Amino acid sequence: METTGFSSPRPDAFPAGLRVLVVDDDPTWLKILEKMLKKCSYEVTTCNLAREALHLLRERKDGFDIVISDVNMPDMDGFKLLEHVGLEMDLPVIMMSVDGETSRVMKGVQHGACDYLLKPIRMKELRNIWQHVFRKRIHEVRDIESHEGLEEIQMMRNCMEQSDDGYLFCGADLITGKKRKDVDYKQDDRQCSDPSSVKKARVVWTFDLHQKFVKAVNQFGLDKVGPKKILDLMGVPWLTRENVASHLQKYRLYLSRLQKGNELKSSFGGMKPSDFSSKDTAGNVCLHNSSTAPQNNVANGSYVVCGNKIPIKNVDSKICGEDMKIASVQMAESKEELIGVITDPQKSSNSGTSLNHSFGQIGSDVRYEPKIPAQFSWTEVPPVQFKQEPKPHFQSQSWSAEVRPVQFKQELKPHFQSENSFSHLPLCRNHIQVDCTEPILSHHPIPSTNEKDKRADIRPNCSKSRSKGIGIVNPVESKAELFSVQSKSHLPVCQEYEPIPCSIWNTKNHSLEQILLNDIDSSQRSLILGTGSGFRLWDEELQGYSPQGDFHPQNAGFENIESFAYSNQELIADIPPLLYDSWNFDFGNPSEATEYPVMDQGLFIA
DNA sequence: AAGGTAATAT
DNA sequence: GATATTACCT
Repeated sequence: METTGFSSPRPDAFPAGLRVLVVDDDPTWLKILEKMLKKCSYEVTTCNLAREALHLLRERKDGFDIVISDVNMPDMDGFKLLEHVGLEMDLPVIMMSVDGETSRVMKGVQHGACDYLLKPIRMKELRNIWQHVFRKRIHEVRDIESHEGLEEIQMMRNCMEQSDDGYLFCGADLITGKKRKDVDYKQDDRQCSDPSSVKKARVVWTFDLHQKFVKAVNQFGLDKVGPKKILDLMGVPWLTRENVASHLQKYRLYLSRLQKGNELKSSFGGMKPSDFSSKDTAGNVCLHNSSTAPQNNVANGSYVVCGNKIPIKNVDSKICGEDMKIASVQMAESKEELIGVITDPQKSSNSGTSLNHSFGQIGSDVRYEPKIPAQFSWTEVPPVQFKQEPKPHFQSQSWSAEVRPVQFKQELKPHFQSENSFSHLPLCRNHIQVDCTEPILSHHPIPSTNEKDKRADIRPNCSKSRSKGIGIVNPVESKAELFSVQSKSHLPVCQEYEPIPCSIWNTKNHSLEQILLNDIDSSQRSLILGTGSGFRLWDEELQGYSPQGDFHPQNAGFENIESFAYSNQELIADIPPLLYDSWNFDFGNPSEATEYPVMDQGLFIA
């Protein structure tokens, strides 16, 4: 669908590259706006005179997508400019001024302003200005495909709003709507003919969203909390109480199952702590390996959506959905198995207990507490999120969740679709970091010698090459740097910020549950393998791509993470001290498997 | 109106 | 078969 494409130089990067003309007589504001807009990865042209702006606009017809103009300008009234632009170029114009006097705003709107912003203007407002461009395009083709455009804009808005960074990384499919037509053709036929019958958006509970949810729940306590409270606390505007209620229901159900599972296990004799523990160098019994395991599974698996069997080209949303479910289900099961192991209910019911403790704490005292404390808090922040956190943390600003109108099921899915068995993170750059760090974190502690052979058998599907650019991540300057740090040094081929694939567990063949129940040793091996497998891919690829050919996988995690961390102060600043400490701590113990808290991945889809 | 639960849809 | 949505009851 051509409807959305403004003439961005990079149509795949919508709305990056939106060409904005800013008109303001105040150079300071001009500068500020320019900076902000550029941060949105828009292409900015500034102009301090209205006449000059008009001149520019006339000169470069079709050279801009949108105009932002101050109202008060000495040489020409902003409204006048607005009029001219509206008449001559038919570009969306956003007016702005310091005062928000209703009459002025009204005047602006009456003159055809598509928006009226009050100074100081916030990033949030600027991020979304693309919508005006988009809307205009939609109106242009409305006669033909009205509803589609509206839905898409809604979708895009959702996408946008959920990204605090404000970049849209939905990939070309979203813009073109191509996939959607292909895949949801039937539904279109059935329902889309009547725009009013647009089905309610379906919330996909992503990690971030779930994270928010859990935080909210924990503030009240599981038993006292209600959907409304959670909703309010979460502060996700588009989320409805029903959504939350539904999720809460699922969450509670999950916890009760968890409880049951633990009961069952304890009555069966369960798994002894020693089954899971391994000794670290100091001779302390540690959870490390065992806890690493689920995490890896979890971490990697959480991003697994489509199985390996679905070529991306003709992904079937249904199948994909199923696979996603399977994946998350199995992960949930795995977690069930493991939660009892690494969670110390006593502790976790007190906030602030880190799961990153050695087994010494739990040790032989580990109780497979059949009762899960009301405030059962495997996701308790921040300590418990410790290893979990790097993922959401770096992405927390990006995609919290998606709302996808049913008809669009497919388009948004591409985020989660992979044509091979690798997890393919949503195509936003933030995830890249996640994706890269995750396997690395878990990997680095493990000696590489035995790994290769071990890895080989656990990774049945990982030898395939990554899927190529289902949607290309916007290489948005600032934060993309995070990734480019490593991509430059190790992944010249991955310029497009393609997510490094985490290999995943083939959840079907290697259900953690099975592994853990049947053969703990092999589970540990598998875990390691699981971790390593993700890595192996790296390894393979990196070695393949590395011009120097001297890439050392076992160091990569470190290097990358370090460079990643240190190369971005902003990001570091974002990390709660506690977390960051833990993080560092981890680095300080390269020989130990990183410990991850178990977290339910079945409750969110990533 | 809001929460909980269960049926239904996906 | 699991989960999201919806309907319905409290």
